[in-house]
Amino acid sequence: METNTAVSALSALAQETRLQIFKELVAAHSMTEEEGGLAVGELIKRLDVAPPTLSFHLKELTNARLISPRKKGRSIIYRANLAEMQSLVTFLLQDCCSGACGVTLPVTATDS
Amino acid sequence: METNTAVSALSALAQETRLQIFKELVAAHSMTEEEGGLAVGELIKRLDVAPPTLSFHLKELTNARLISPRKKGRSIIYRANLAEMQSLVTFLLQDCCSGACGVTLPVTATDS
DNA sequence: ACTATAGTTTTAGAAATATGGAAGTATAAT
DNA sequence: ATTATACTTCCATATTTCTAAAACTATAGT
Repeated sequence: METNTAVSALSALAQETRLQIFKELVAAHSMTEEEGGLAVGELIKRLDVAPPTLSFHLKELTNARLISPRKKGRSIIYRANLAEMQSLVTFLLQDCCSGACGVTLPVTATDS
Repeated sequence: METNTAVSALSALAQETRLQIFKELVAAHSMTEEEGGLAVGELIKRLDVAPPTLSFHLKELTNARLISPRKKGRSIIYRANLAEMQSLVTFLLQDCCSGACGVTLPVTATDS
């Protein structure tokens, strides 16, 4: 992962509401592409933010490739992109820990 | 690590110059407390930023506990706090990866 | 004591982010 | 066709973050 990509991912996660969104989506994650994730309406209920605000944050996370949307009826279901998170963690371990963080490096990503 | 602490750490790293600073400090790291790290002047040379700007970013990283200063003559030497980085990575793996990122969890930190 | 060096703090302006009302788009239900 | 639902985009405002010149502090050298 390039430094610029890392900065984008870190920026996306460096905000209370967005980190909460991401955590919710990770909790609701399914390895199967077509399952799991949460609709915007469900996130609004859980996080207590105005629709335009949530929409703004969802866009930020989407731009950072940390989540992705899929349409289902008139809902839009967002799903966590764990592969991107894994890339970020790998970057942090390789570039920002110099092997001194006592963590075993990840295997190659298999899930999008 | 609490969510708020994670947001602080992520915010500190979510900026080009600060991420560079941190990377330099990690590269110059020594496990021995009194060794390693870089003086502000050295960072200025490497990163090409105005002194007040660098000072500002160093303060941000310090507030997030990701680095810490020690005085040496009239220089101030900053050192990476790898334990905090490890905590952040652990948080990301536990709370934001739901065990699906194929990474072995870290052992307990030993270095400050 | 004076001067230079190394860095910080203050301060002010510029730029980027965050928030939410109002209006718009698309699908579903009647 | 009309209405309701689910969400987004547009817009204006508020807040936060970034940058660097100017002024300050502390240590070192002469």
